[in-house]
Amino acid sequence: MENFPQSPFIPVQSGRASEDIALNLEAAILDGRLKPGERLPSERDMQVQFGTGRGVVREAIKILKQKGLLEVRKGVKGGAYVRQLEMANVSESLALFLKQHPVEPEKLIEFRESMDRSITLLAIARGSRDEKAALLAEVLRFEALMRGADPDLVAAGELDRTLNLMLVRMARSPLFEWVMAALQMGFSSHDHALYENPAYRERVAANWRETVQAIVVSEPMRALSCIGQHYSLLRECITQQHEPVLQAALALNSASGDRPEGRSS
Amino acid sequence: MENFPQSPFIPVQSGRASEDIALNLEAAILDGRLKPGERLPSERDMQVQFGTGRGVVREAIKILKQKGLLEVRKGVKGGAYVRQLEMANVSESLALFLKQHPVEPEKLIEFRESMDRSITLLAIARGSRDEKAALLAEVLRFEALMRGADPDLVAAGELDRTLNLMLVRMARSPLFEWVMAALQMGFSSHDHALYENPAYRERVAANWRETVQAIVVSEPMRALSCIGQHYSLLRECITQQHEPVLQAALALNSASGDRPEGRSS
DNA sequence: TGGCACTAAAAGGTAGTACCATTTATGTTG
DNA sequence: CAACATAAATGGTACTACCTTTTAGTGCCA
Repeated sequence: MENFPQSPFIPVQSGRASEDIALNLEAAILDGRLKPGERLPSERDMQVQFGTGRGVVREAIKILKQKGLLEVRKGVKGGAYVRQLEMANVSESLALFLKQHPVEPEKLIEFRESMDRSITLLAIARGSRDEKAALLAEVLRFEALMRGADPDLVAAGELDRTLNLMLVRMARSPLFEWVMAALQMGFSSHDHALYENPAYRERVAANWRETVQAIVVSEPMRALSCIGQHYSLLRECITQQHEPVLQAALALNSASGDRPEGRSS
Repeated sequence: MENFPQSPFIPVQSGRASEDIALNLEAAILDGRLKPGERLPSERDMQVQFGTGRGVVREAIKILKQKGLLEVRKGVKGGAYVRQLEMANVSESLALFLKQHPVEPEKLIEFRESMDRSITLLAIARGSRDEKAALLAEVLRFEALMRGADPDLVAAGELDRTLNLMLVRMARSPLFEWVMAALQMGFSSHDHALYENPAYRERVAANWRETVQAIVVSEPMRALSCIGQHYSLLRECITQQHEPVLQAALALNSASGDRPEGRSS
């Protein structure tokens, strides 16, 4: 755990005027002195307000723009506008991290399965009747699509994501929603594999339908069972893809032990 | 869901030389053409290599520095060095987001409880005997500390985080580890409340010990039961803190319905 | 009067230069 | 040999000039 130092000392000195200004503005935004939609002074104005060169101001703005806190427009009426942060900013950050720290598919799957179970239970308990009906309608469309001879895989992926989204929305938990959104890219590659393979397509679609049906009639145990099946299929498909080497690994998977694993950081 | 556009079109034109260069360098880093620890050319060199002004190069570097991909040092042998991304970067990004999008304590608790259950099951299955012994030793220290008349709350928080860290490490799942780390700051405030209140201190410590004991002897059901107790205590403590208003809200909590909730976006 | 074209002004974007500050290596001197 | 001084590389800052984009006028012409 990176042990956030809470910044007891401000890093002081060094070259940082731009970071300083950035933090300054960031603070102003976070405690509401600058509200979303508001416009900051022009670079040339800030340049004099901060008593500094324009380049420094520009760098500060670039930093906050990168963080997703500012949006910059050119022309008259242009300038830096305060923005609401979007989950996409966090997702992007995480995606970058995951590119440098690849995760074994099995780890991804087991994490997602855990999330999925909780989400499903919440969705059953909290989803409205309308939402459940809509979910069912969507999954039927999905199944129909997958039954076709040569299904549109792009549309399939789209629909699959929509289904997941509807489900997580029904759970009424922004945290689950955000975490799922943030990890989406990590998932999609595997899911794609699942739909590319004709041997799995229909089974997965049917499984989705069964899951949703269980949700609609509020049978949590049956829903969980379906989810187990889903991830069982996914594991099977993934390991088939990745040559026998990984299959052996999977077989050994239950024989746990003291394996110390590579740590991050 | 922000529906990551996969950037099918590069945003083309507009003012972007710096973003361009930044993306350029980022790509080079991500596909390994630039490895962590390596040094980029000096700003003045890149200025000519990219056929642009130095300010643009500096802005690009600032962007990547903000992303956590670069580290910049001054002086001879200074320059921009490629860095391994750390989870702290993602956590920071998420923390920022959470400041703009506060989450109800109950949502945080229910998410954490879900994670905790999975982590515990994994830890029981995968933790080594040594790890379990170490965990037990630590939790005994913790309980001893909490039994004291005037326990050091800072140390307590520290120990609590250590325990959680040890537990999640035993789960052998970087994803769980990262998500817990990323949400740590969100947790800590509530946990602190739990330890500040003398009425809960000892009970929570005892509950921690029971949980660990269940883990050590590999009794998952008992461990889960303990976890339920833990979060039950936490909920009780939080709602007591937040005046009767929230208590009423909690009481209503099980009566679900069609409440459409504020979306993020 | 309505619409279209041109212009002006306000912003951000880029280029370039000069100089400051920091860090490291190297050389010089007691 | 060690302490100190100096030089060189490199990021940090300031300033200035000019380009490009965007918006708002402004005025001409049909």
